[in-house]
Amino acid sequence: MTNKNFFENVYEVVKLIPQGRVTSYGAIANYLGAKSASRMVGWAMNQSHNLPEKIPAHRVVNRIGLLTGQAHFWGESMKELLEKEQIVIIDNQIQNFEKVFWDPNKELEL
DNA sequence: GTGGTGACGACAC
DNA sequence: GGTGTCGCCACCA
Repeated sequence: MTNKNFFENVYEVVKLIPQGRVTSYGAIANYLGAKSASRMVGWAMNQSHNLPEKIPAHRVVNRIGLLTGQAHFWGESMKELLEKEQIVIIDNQIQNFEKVFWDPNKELEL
């Protein structure tokens, strides 16, 4: 998993996020062994739409479950995409964030 | 090659 | 408890 760049790993983890779940930049960064590199995760998401692969970037939010990248999102709205996955969002804030939170450290193990 | 920046997070003050 | 600052790694000018 960590054979590739930090960058590549981000995409792999994001692609593994199950539908109806979300995770945080920090959780992904932490899973990759660089808990402070959460910036890179978000930055990777920025480039994700440029990739041939489909990256469910809308399932990645910041630590508090806030859709910070919504304005940055191309085309669709993160909110709508997440709502289609039965995730409730109020004022860019994911409700029941603890319930829908998907921690790669727990789900995938390291 | 250097510096600045970025969809964040944690700590210090 | 709110604000400020640094760190982290990769990319662009």
